[in-house]
Amino acid sequence: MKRENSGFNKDDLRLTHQRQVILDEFRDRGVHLTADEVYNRVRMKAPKVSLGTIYRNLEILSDNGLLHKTEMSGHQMIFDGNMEKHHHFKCIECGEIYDISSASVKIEFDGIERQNQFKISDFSLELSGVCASCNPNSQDKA
Amino acid sequence: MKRENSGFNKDDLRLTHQRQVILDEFRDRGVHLTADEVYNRVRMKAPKVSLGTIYRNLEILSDNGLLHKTEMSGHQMIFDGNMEKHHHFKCIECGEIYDISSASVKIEFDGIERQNQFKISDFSLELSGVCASCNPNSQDKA
DNA sequence: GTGGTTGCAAAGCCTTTGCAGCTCT
DNA sequence: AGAGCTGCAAAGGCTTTGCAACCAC
Repeated sequence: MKRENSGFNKDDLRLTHQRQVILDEFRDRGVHLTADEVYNRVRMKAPKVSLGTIYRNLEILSDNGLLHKTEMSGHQMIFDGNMEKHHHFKCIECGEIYDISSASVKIEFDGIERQNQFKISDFSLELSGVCASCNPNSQDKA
Repeated sequence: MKRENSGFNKDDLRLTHQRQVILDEFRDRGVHLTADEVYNRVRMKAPKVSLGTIYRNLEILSDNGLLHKTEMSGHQMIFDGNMEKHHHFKCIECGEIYDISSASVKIEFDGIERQNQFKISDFSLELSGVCASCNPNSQDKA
């Protein structure tokens, strides 16, 4: 007897009002939020929510595959609702974070495994530069 | 009138005893240390040093190109003395951090720039897996 | 009913900072 | 001499946690 809505189907994981509101904020997959940003947004719909609850839930929800948690250098932890493997690009002008699908990055490190006898099982990539909106040479996107 | 030793040649940057001791800890380029690890090591040679001084100097020394500062996910800041562009590999078994020269990684993201009209100016890569010492299938390195 | 969850507040961890005295040049 | 640096201690930013009341199932 499991629930269907929003992928909430873990045993012993309750769909509380606070969690529903939190998940709602990540419905748009392009959104990247810090814990305190989530807190401020959730407070509009659930004024009595506490920061502790936000932190606990962001943790629990990412542990259960409903949110994605990342550390970006020089930042607080950020969360997003894009559950596909992806990387992040951060615009050094506006600070906006964009998702980069894993598929669009070609990376080779066979040499490293052979040379060092490492067994590489994962990697994370953080890109930075100027986004289209901030790039004066860009034709579109005001 | 500039000094030659250890690359200490910035104007208005003094080679204090504390800084010498700190830099000594990074003479071995393979070493990666957190601020408190540096603190504990430096205290052996300069018992009265304070953590604040360690933090201040690690910051100053990396600003001046004498040390390299990196953030690794799930970690405190780490520092190393390898000033060539490099990435890090972290062993998920023993926690050891290894340098990966930038040259040994082939990465392509032209597609990303074209598709999104991003101008990528930098990137950092963090690898993880099992190192030779922890890999039972590895022939050498006990 | 009851075990997971919440709000509150305190604590924790890492890092930064203000300040008066000290030191390198 | 004087700008830069140090030790000390306090504070700051982000995150975690203990606890009693509460709520979803």
